[in-house]
Amino acid sequence: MKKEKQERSEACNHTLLAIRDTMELLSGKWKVQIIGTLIMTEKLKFMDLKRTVGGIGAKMLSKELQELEINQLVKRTVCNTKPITVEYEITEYGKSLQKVIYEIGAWGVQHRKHLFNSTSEYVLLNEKEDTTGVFQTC
Amino acid sequence: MKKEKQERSEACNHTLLAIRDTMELLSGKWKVQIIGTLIMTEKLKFMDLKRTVGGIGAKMLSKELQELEINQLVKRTVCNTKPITVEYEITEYGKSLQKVIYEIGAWGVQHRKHLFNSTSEYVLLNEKEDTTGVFQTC
DNA sequence: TAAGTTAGTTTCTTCAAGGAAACTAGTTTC
DNA sequence: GAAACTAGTTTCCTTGAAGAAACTAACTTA
Repeated sequence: MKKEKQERSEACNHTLLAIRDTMELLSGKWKVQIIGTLIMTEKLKFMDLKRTVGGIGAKMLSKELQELEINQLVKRTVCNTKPITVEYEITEYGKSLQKVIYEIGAWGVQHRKHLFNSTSEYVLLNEKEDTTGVFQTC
Repeated sequence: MKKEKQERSEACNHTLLAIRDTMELLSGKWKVQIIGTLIMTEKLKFMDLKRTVGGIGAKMLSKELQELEINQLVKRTVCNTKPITVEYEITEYGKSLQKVIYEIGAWGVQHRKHLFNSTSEYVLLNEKEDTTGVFQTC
């Protein structure tokens, strides 16, 4: 009776590991927002990206972008302009995260609705009202 | 020319906020794994859940479950058994995260393949080999 | 009666995530 | 020539996430 419990499905364990992998990559305050922004916009300069994400500091943004670049999710291009600019864009591989990020955004949108419909008092969301539009191109 | 940049789509900002909300709820080492486990199994006792998730300590599990319960994603039921047991299960609302978690798991599975196909050396995954099965019931 | 089960809580500790502000360095505009 | 833009880096600091181990408390089995 003890053995049975331990053997609970291999596929299950594998899925748990896969979830662990993904969350290791995406966890934290900023990565998903950055990737989401880049998927929505394609090509942003450092400062524009900083402004679009909103609230993130230069150090953080720089650090997160380096990690995303190492993981082949984001491509960095230095432009030969007057004051030097750097463009960031999502890679083809990075686009494979589109569905994940879409679902995350969609759930967030419905979650707001859920909270405002039910007797919500205990949970705080990140300022600003309700929306319907999910994941349109900017 | 400066104004234009600021006005980059309202819908875009809303989506970013929605992403922020969701990630605030799901970020961290354990929550997605816990929810994923409960979606796959329906009803687990505290210790079984601890064993299934694997690696999590009692304190963490207890704390995370409380947060998930407060957010109406998980239901806690105390059973009137000999040594008292407590059952945890996903709520109907919690099931609304199924797609999100599925995509996270699916991406993780393909990400392993991606790394083992490409010249991977720099990234470490959480032990154990590749899989195909994603999100089967246990 | 000692050890093992159940479900946690408590304490103590460490490491990393993240933020603020100052700074580099080159160009451009007022 | 001062101020403001570009893209960062560096330093210094705080807080929180997470883990380890011990503990409660009631019941069970050898």
